[in-house]
Amino acid sequence: MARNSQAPGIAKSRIAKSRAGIRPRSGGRIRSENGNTHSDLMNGEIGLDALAGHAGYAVRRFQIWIFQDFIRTLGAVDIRPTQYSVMTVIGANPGLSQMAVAKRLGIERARLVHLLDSLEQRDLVSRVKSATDRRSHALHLTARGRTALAQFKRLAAEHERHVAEKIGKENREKLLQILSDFT
Amino acid sequence: MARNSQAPGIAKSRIAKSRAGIRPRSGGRIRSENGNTHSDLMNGEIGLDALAGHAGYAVRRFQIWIFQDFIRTLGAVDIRPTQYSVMTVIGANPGLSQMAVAKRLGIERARLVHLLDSLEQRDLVSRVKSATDRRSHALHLTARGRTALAQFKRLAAEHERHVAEKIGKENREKLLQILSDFT
DNA sequence: AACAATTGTTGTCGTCAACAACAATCTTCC
DNA sequence: GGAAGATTGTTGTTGACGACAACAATTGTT
Repeated sequence: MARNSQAPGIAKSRIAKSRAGIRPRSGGRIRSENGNTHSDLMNGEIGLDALAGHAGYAVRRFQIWIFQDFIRTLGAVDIRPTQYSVMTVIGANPGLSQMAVAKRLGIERARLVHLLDSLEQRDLVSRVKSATDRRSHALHLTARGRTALAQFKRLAAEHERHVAEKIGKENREKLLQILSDFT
Repeated sequence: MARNSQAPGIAKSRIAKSRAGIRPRSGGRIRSENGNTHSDLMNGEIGLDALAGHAGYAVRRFQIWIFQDFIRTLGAVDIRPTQYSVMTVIGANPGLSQMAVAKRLGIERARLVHLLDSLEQRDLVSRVKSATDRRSHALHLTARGRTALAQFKRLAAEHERHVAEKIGKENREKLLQILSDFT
């Protein structure tokens, strides 16, 4: 997890929106041949320009932060977000096939193979050959997996509190509401 | 390498497990310690349980969707989100060093090397040796890069409209506001 | 019974974050 | 002035992850 310094504490501060992409190459006050410019660098403000208005950029940065916090918070039990999501869905819906889990979580079924290999080696999940369809496996949590998942959920709830602290309680709920279609 | 047919022994040896208490997934009711009942499975509904309340999961799914739309919308010009962010920042702040760009965008400076190699090969960005600090490079858009970026921005704006259509205009703005600290 | 579709699996490819190590080059401090 | 330390760009490695392609075993469809 690395002593990774928190997200760049940069934060707020308005971005100096400099002329969007329209910059007359000869009209510039942007003397920056080499070395540093005076307008943007000296004061440490680096404008994002159009990037500031793009949801994808903000979401990407947020996702990196949130995953790092999740991984750090669940670091003691060595569980990553995807592993947690797989165990949670299996725990809530015992007997699902790999295909069903993959489809529900938007994971490639090929990728789920490795995820389950890992979880099965740790005796958290078990693949049971289905009697009705011998191609598929019915997925279940082991006894160990069930008690482990309970702990994972407590840690995940702690992580979720970190999120609330970071963006605000109401904002977090608003976010969940806005993105509810994607879950 | 791999766990060929039997390297780890797990993938295949699970067959030997006893199947005492196992039931087909379409069979009877299922444990309901989490409030889920058999009806969840019968009607095809797969519950997410705690996952539904986790911001990270929703954000991950949304980010996948939004990046796919971005890549598709800017597919004709072959520009990916990260490349777009790099060009935008350089365009708005000519003369920045690689370190400065990497720090501003939260990209590893090692990764930025390859990104710039690619953009430089396409004659969109140029590395200019800095006279004041011979270790660093001053980054600039080429003339071609400037006109190209203008087009990229138009396409990115179109992508942004897709986002607004998907989650709603107000929701998109609310989202940008909530996550403004991460940009 | 022949043919198409599904399921799990293996493998490959490309993106991406996180690290480590290195040479060249500042910067600091004695 | 010069040694020690820090910074910048670079190369390389690792591992998680998404997207595909191909395959054997099995099911379903006609």
